Amino acid sequence: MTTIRDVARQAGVSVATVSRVINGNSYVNKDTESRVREAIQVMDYEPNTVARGLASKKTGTIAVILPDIMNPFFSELARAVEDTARHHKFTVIFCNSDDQAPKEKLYIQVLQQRYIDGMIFASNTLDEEDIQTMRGHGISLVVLDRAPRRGNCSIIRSKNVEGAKTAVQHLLSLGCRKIAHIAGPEELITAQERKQGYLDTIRHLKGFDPALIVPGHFSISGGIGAAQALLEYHPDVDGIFAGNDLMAAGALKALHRMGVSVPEQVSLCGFDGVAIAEMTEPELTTVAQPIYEMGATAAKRLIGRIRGETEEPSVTELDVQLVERDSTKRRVRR
Amino acid sequence: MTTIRDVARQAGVSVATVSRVINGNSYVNKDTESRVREAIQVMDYEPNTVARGLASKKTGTIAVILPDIMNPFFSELARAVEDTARHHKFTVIFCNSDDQAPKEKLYIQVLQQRYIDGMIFASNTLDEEDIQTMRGHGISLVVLDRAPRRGNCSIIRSKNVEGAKTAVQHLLSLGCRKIAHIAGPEELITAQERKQGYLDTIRHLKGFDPALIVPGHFSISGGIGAAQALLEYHPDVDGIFAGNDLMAAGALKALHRMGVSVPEQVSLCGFDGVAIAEMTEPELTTVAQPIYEMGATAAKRLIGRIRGETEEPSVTELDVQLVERDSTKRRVRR
DNA sequence: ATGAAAGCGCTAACAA
DNA sequence: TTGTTAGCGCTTTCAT
Repeated sequence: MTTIRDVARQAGVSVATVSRVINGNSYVNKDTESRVREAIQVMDYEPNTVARGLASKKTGTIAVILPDIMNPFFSELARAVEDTARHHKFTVIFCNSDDQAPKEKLYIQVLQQRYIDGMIFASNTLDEEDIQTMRGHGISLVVLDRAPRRGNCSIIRSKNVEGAKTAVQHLLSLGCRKIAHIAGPEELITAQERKQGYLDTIRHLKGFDPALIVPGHFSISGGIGAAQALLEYHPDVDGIFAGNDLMAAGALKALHRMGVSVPEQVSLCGFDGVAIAEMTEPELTTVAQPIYEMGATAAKRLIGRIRGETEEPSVTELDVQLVERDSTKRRVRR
Repeated sequence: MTTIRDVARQAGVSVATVSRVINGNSYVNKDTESRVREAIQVMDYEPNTVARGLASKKTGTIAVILPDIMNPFFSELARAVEDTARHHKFTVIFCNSDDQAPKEKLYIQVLQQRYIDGMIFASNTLDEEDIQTMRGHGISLVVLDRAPRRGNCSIIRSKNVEGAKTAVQHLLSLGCRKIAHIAGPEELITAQERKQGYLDTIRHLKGFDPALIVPGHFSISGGIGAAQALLEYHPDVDGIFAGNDLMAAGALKALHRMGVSVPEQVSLCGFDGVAIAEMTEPELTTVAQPIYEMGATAAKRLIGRIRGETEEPSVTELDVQLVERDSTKRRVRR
C-alpha cells in the first residue's frame, strides 16, 4: 500500500505539500503540483479515508435512517440518496429503524463514533435532545418526509395536506357521496396531515361521519383489514382515500375478495406514487410525490451543509400531483 | 468527547490496559478490569471507531453491492443483511451498481480506501482480478445470488435450475401444451440457469420451439414487451414461465391488456417470491426463494470469515419452493 | 498482569 | 510557497 510519504519521497517534497495538492486548499507552485500529481499517478496512490477521517474528523460518509428499506417508498428514497451521494463522492450507510425509537438512538450513537458527516432521517422519533447531541458532534442533519415536532433543522417534505385535499376533491368531483379514509399511524406527521386534508375537505359536507376514518398502519395488511372493517359497517361507502399506496393496494385486494368492484362500486385513491400502484388491476389513482427528487434534494442539501455552503436550516415543500388511473371513475350523480 | 486516555487516568491505569479490557483479548486482573469498567461507565466512554480502524485496519463495516435497491428482491436481501450485520455490531454501506462493471470497480476502489472488512456482492461482473485485489487487501468476500465464473470465494445462491424445472413441470401437470419462457439477461447466471431448467424439462417434448424463449430483462417493462411479442407470434401459448416475478407481473399486465385471461387461457408462473407477486390480480404462482434467509446467511458467513471463524470458501445452495396461487390453474387435457 | 511507546496515514498549525 | 511536527484516538509490540 502506498502512502502519502511514498508519494512525497517520489516527488521530492514534504507530505504537507502532497496533502495540499490532494485537498487543493492551499497554494502550491504549479511545477511542484504537477510533480506531485505525476508521483501520485506513478505510484498509483489513493488517500486512505480512515486516516483522513481521524485527522480531520470528516469521513465523507453520510447515513440514512429509514423505517424499512423494503417499503418501496423508502427504497426509492434510498436509491436517490445513494446516487446523489456517490456523485459527490460520499458513501452512504443505511439503517432500518422500524420506527422504533431505541433503534434510532442506537444508530445515532454508533454513527457518532464513526465520525459520520451527516444524517438523513426519514424516520420519526427524533427529539430535541437528539438534534442537539448531533449538532454538538458536528453532524449535519436533514429530516426527510417526516418532520420532527420542532423544526430547527433542514427539512424536505411534500405537501401532504394539499395532496389529500386534491384526492378527496377528485373523489367528490366523480360523484362519490360517502368517502372513507384509511389512515396511517397517528404518530406520524405525514399520516396526520393526510387525514387533516381529508377532514378539511369533507368535514362540513352532509353525510360526513368520523367513523369513516379507519386505521391501516401504512401497510398492505393494514389496508386489507381497514377495507374489510369499513365495508362491513358501512356497505354504502362509494369512495376511499387511502393514506398511502400500500394501504390502497391492500384495500383493493380486500374489496376484490368481498366482491366489491373498483371503480364501479367504490372509487379508490392512494398516496405516494410508488411503482406497485401500477401493478394492481385496476391500476391505482394516486397522489404522487416526487419521491426520487425528495431523496436527491435531501442528499444535496445535506452535502451542502456539510461543506458549509448552505447556512441556515430551511424547509422545502415539494409539490404533489394527482395521477388519475383506473381505480377512480366518474359516476352518475344521484 | 472522552477518549481512552481519560478513562485510563480515571481508572489509574494505562491506556493499554483499557484497550485490553475493551477488546478482551488479553488477560487483565479482575480488580483492574472492574475499575476500568467502572471508569468507562462513569465517563460515558465510547471507543472511537475511526481511530480503531486506523490502528487495527478493522472497521466493523461491510458493504453490500447490489444492482438496484428499488428491485424488491434486492431490497429484501439488503434488509436481511442489515439486520444481521447490526446484530453482530457491524455497519453496512450499500451501493447500487446497475449491473455496470465500471461502477462496481469504482466501489471496490473506494471501499478499499475505507478499510472495509468485507463485501457482499449481489451483482455480476466480478472477475478474478477483482477477487485477488480484494484478497490482497484482506477484504473478505461473499457472492450472493449471482455466482462469479470461477468460484474461489464463498457463495450463497439458490437452486435455480431445479426451481425452474419445478415450475415448468407444474405447468405441464396442469395440462399446458405450449409453454413459453420469458428469460432474464443472458449474461446473468441466474437467468441462464432458469432458462436451463426450462429447456431441460421441455426440450424433448413435442411442440417445443426455441422461439418460445423471449427476453424480458428481469424488469416489469421487459415482461410486458415479452408477453406482447409472444402472443403476437404464438397466440396459442397456454403457459408462461417467467424468469422472475417482475417479468411475470409485467406479462400479466400485458395479457390483461390484450384480453387474454389468466389462468383460463394462459397459466403464468414467476420466480423469486417477492411481495409484489401477491399484489396482482390474479395473484402469481411463483417459485419462491428464501430471500431473507439468503441475505442473512450471506451476512453471517461474511462476518464469520472476517472474524476468522470460518476458513475456506464454501458454496451454499438454498432450496426453493413452488407457491401455487391463482395465476396457474388445472385445465382439461385435450 | 501492566505500562511505555511506537506507530496507523493523514491534516493542519506554525515556521521558515 | 514549502517543510517540520504535533497530533487525531486507538492497537500492539516489547519490556518489566
